[in-house]
Amino acid sequence: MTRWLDTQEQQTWRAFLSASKLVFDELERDLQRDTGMPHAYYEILVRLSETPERALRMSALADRSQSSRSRLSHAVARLEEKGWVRRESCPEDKRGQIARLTDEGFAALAAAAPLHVESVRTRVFDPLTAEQQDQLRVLSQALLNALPHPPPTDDD
Amino acid sequence: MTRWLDTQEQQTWRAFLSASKLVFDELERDLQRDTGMPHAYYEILVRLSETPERALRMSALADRSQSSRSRLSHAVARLEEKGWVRRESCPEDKRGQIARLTDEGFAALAAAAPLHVESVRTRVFDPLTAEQQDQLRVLSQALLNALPHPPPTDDD
DNA sequence: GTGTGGAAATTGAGCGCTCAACCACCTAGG
DNA sequence: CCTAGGTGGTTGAGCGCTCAATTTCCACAC
Repeated sequence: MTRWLDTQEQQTWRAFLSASKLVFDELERDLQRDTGMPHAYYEILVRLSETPERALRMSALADRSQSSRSRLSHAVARLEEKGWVRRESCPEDKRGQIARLTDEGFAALAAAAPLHVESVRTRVFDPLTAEQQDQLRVLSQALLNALPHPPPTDDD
Repeated sequence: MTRWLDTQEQQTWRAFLSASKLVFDELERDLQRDTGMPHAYYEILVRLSETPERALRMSALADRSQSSRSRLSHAVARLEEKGWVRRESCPEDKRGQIARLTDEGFAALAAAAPLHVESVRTRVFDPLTAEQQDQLRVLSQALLNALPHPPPTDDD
């Protein structure tokens, strides 16, 4: 009863799997080399920097950075050691914690961003035609919508 | 001088990033739940099963499963503990090691495959039109060809 | 032979992630 | 009140991966 993949589908799946894996590996390596920061941490700094106060409740930050709460806790602990994020207790909910981007954190992000964007351009956009870029966007959104809990779409 | 992403490009990049990450996370979770095996291990078993002798030199296996040698060493060590793979010394090169899929390993793979394929279908193919599937294949191959060392394309 | 440079594979430390357990606190029902 | 269940967040163990050695062996030069 298994709906096996035919030859064409196998090629599609394999190509997608390899391309994604290798592209993200490259980006991760670039970022690690240039900034000593894994992409997940970069993501966190980006999310914080996008808010007016450069601060977010842990749970909100977890949602926006597509991270589990556990992962975020560990990550923010590391980022705090580096001095890039500070934890503050939340006034209206004593269980809550607020993660705030420090000036050093913002500076680290500002230094990392151009290098990372250049990587993304080289690995993802330059190899694709304008039409393929459109296709990639539409198709990715279709994949997102099919997930159990389709997340809201936004930007980097 | 940074070639920043415009709004459209940011949406594309974000969608691709999220979709890939979330889809692969789902697949990983499905596989882990159904078989107790991470996808990287599944990949190794698949590669071995595809050869006539169900055996490969470590380096060849590393190439085909897009793994570093170090990662493969660790992984095969684990798979050997599970009794799914056996290491043999290589007759014509005393440095070499041959990884051979055991009958238990083949059985584990045979049990895992239908579940995994169903996951892939649900998460990747079902949400896409036939046209989008074609686009995904072509576009993924374009990304692969743009990588430093474009790997040969094949199937799952 | 005897080195010498490189390839095959392994190892161990360090790190990030997952999963399950846990603590602190909020909130609704009685 | 107060207590039962749920939410916010953290913690620790276990695991897989990376990176930089390290070891063993091949292959080629002299």
